[in-house]
Amino acid sequence: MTRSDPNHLLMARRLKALGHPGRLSILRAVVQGPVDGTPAGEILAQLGMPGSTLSHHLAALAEAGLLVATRQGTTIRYAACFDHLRALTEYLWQDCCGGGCRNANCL
Amino acid sequence: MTRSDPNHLLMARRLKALGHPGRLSILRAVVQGPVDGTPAGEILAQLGMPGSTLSHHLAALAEAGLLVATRQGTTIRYAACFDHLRALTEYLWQDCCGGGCRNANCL
DNA sequence: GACTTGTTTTTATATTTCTAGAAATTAGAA
DNA sequence: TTCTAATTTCTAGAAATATAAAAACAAGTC
Repeated sequence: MTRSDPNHLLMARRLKALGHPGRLSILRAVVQGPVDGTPAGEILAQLGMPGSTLSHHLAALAEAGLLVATRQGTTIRYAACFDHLRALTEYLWQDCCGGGCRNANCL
Repeated sequence: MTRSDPNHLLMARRLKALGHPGRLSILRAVVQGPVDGTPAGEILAQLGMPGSTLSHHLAALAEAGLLVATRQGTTIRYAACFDHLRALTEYLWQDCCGGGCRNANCL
């Protein structure tokens, strides 16, 4: 409820992770890929950014709980955490229209 | 579609604006306030951050198109742009589950 | 005009983030 | 073991962000 509510902080952290064009593109690529995850190399090929940069962004998304990594030999697959993504959009929706949506503007 | 799609950039910019605990709190306060906007001073009283800091965050949210300011004498009211907020959550939802949601994970 | 209140702009500093080259790691294959 | 491929970590410089005190501004009131 307040500014230091743990869940509030968590959601802000996740929104921040998504608040970058490159990371948002990464998320989209992963979401559109196979359910069991997309290899980092494939994301690399799709988006064409330097490998180290991609790796940092992947780590940021994973640390925020939006992606999860699993190793398969030398390749590492990144899969979307749909439950967290859904929780995030719902939180945002509640914060922005739900609960407080008592006007004609909203929808 | 690509990493430089204008809409994609816009959405990333808005997510970034929300990716800060203070600004997320500000948005919530405004959304829960009157439809015609909440005076900056009232947000200030609710959140208790320095005025200059609040002003910067309000400007950031307004520049991102999430809030709109209207002056009434000496007080300035900030109101939520519900249409933009809705568009943002929808975009996120599409990006994360919509279109690509062909698995059991997603809901 | 002088004063007061509400808010922003200016300014400065500290911190974080972004980016990407280079080196290191991991794991499998020859 | 050596080699190769996939990916990350190290490193560092540039750029952006966060914070807040102080000054400035806007618009009423006396």
